[in-house]
Amino acid sequence: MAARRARAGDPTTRNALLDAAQELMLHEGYAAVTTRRVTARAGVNSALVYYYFDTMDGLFVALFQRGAERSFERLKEALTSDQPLWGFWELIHDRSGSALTMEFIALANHRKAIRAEIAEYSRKFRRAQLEALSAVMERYGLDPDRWPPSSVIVILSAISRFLLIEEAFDVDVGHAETEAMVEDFLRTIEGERSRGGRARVPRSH
Amino acid sequence: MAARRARAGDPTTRNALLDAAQELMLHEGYAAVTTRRVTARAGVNSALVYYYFDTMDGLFVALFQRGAERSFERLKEALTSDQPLWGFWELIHDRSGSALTMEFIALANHRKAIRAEIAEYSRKFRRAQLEALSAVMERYGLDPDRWPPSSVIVILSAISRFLLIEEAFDVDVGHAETEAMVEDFLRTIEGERSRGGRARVPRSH
DNA sequence: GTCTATAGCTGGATAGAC
DNA sequence: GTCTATCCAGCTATAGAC
Repeated sequence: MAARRARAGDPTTRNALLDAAQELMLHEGYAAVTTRRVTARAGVNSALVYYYFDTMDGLFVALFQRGAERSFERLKEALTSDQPLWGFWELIHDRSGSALTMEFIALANHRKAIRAEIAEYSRKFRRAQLEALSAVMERYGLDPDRWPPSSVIVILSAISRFLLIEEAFDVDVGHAETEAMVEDFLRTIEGERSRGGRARVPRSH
Repeated sequence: MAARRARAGDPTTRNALLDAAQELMLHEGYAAVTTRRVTARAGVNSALVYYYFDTMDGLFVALFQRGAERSFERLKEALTSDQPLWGFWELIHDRSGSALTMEFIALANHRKAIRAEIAEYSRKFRRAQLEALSAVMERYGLDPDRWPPSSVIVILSAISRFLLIEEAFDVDVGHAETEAMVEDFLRTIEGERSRGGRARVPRSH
């Protein structure tokens, strides 16, 4: 990892740049995140990106890290709630949170710095998930030979992400049935979802 | 859909351009697929991209369609083989085939023409899968309330793609257990995989 | 910290000769 | 069909004034 300036600078401007980059990435894709467009949206001079982040890569990495830290907090909350499995499922199946993630995955295809960052955080997340949910599933008396916790985590994550990706293409054959299967599974081992679970945001068409 | 020239031209040159674009996309990501680099690799003049495909979008769409048609042939083969479920799983879990697909999905984030093309083909594929595998599962006596064919298809597809994406980031926690679960499932309803199934290409590290 | 100005590059696309 | 030559836009990044 090369030395990075990590300039303190004015946190207001720095955050404005990150916010602008995030909005652009979310609504127009990472390709829209250019020096000029980010700074225009943030209302500051275009040279400031390089003052705060050294390079565009630096901006992307900082943005990813900021999001990852926030997500990690939410993960810990979900995993220590009354219904950790339901909490986990709702967290990963949240549209607004995963759209950015998917954009970063696409970006990682041709940005090595991003790739390394995502890999590192993915392992950290998976470790936390595995640790917490293994204990939970043991407590529920789930047979670990039939349902290895790591597989449960992988399969839930896989289903969630796949459905969200397909939705983005307006493909939804089999989605309702699959979500129903997942929810049946969760109900069977963790009971009915109690109130207080975050409501899913309905899809706008 | 705007009128496209769809020029006949010299199929040799046309194919050389598509081959060059595919190689670049696979090995360096779609961002490497530029007029100049494609034509340099194909060994032809840079203006020829526009003669054959009108725009870069046209080149991408043509490349996607060529691949989709080939994939569709392989899908039909798999679905009409002795072990359609095993065939289906091995087809979607094939590394070489899915790498390009994932690159196209990333590309679709900011190329509308590609997005439309992928959506159309996805539905066509899903329809064919659903039709063939519904019949197969009914023949196997699988309870459609417990295992809706559309869900089985979605879940297998989801797992496959998720594992391949994570592998690209060198994350593989829980992968072996999950693949084992899938294969157990396939064995239970379709029996041991018979010889003649295409061998998985081992991963190079 | 924030600005102006600009260097240096790479890309998509076209006109027109052969 | 294939080429040369070229236009123009947009990008990253830097130097240096304020």
